[in-house]
Amino acid sequence: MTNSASGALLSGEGRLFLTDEQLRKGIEAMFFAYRGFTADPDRILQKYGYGRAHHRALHFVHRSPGTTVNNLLGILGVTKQSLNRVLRTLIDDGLVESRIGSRDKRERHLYLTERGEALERELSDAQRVRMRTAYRAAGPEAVAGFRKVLEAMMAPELKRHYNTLREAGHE
Amino acid sequence: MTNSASGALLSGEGRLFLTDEQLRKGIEAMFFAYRGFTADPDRILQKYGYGRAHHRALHFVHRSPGTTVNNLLGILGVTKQSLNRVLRTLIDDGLVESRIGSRDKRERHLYLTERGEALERELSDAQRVRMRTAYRAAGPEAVAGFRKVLEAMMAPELKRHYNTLREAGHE
DNA sequence: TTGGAAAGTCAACAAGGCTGACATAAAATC
DNA sequence: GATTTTATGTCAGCCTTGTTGACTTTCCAA
Repeated sequence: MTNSASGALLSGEGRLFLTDEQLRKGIEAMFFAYRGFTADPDRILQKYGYGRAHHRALHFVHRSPGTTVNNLLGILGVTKQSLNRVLRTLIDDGLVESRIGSRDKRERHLYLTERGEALERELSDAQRVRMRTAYRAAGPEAVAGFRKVLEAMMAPELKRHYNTLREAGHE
Repeated sequence: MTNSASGALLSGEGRLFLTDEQLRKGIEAMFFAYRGFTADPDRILQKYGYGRAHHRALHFVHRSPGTTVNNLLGILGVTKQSLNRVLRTLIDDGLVESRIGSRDKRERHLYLTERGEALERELSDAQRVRMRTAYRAAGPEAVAGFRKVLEAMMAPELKRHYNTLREAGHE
């Protein structure tokens, strides 16, 4: 049997033997890492009186400029009432612009204004610094594994959204 | 340069070149994976009228039986008032037992009752199934990398708590 | 012995989820 | 052309889970 760094064992048939303890440790790693993952943006958001929900909206509008409200609902997995509240404050504050669709006038297409882009950049800069530091500390093979496990952990419905977003390396 | 599965490049000096797009993809992977990670427990909790906060309390009391409220506060990173509310319902519902400390009577030592253990098991079983499936799909090297990146992403304060919990493979 | 620190509780508030009901406009269908 | 469906927005009200502030009890140390 092969012994990997995580304590997992690989049998002759290539099947992983995972004890409950190893899995619990992974669960706890997700919990604590997610806290680190959101800590920096949370601090910045507080300065402006926004919350995590505003960050998510800014992130995905930046990522898919011109996206519709309905598409955003699918990505974020919240109700339209919940999203609307967040979007309303961002629009009223001049961070997001909502344009009526030209083809289908029922739709609203969402864009970040210059100020919206600025805040998004401030937030994602902080988050990328943390991510880059972690990636460098862990090394390239670890990064590939990290992504692989996370992708396997996604619900198929959500994975579709994840894959649809612009691929790494295009920008 | 070496090209890894995540698109990251390794220079001659062993330093990672990471584009903003690669980092963004990692950020989004964390977001979508965390949703999958919490989906199953959330569904179960709803049956019993509990929320994610109850799950976290159950998890860490199970993990460290006899822990004090203060220790739990440090792990969970919430205010004592917030934790108290959750703990109160769990105690009133007979899932958690709170014993006054014998040495220091201000302290409360927390234990799961039989019913508490049962719910904790139901929740963690579901979460471990998801985790095990993801691990098996990704393979052992990926699992090691996953853990490595997550650990590098934790805030040092939290990492201390993470490391203090019983190590993998002891049980 | 007294003052401060620590643990826990109560009250009140805010963010951000949720459901349900309803309005409007546009598109699609019959 | 009339009807139905779709996309969006809004109002009202609820729940969970965070927050701060004020207070009690207990312990410990100066």
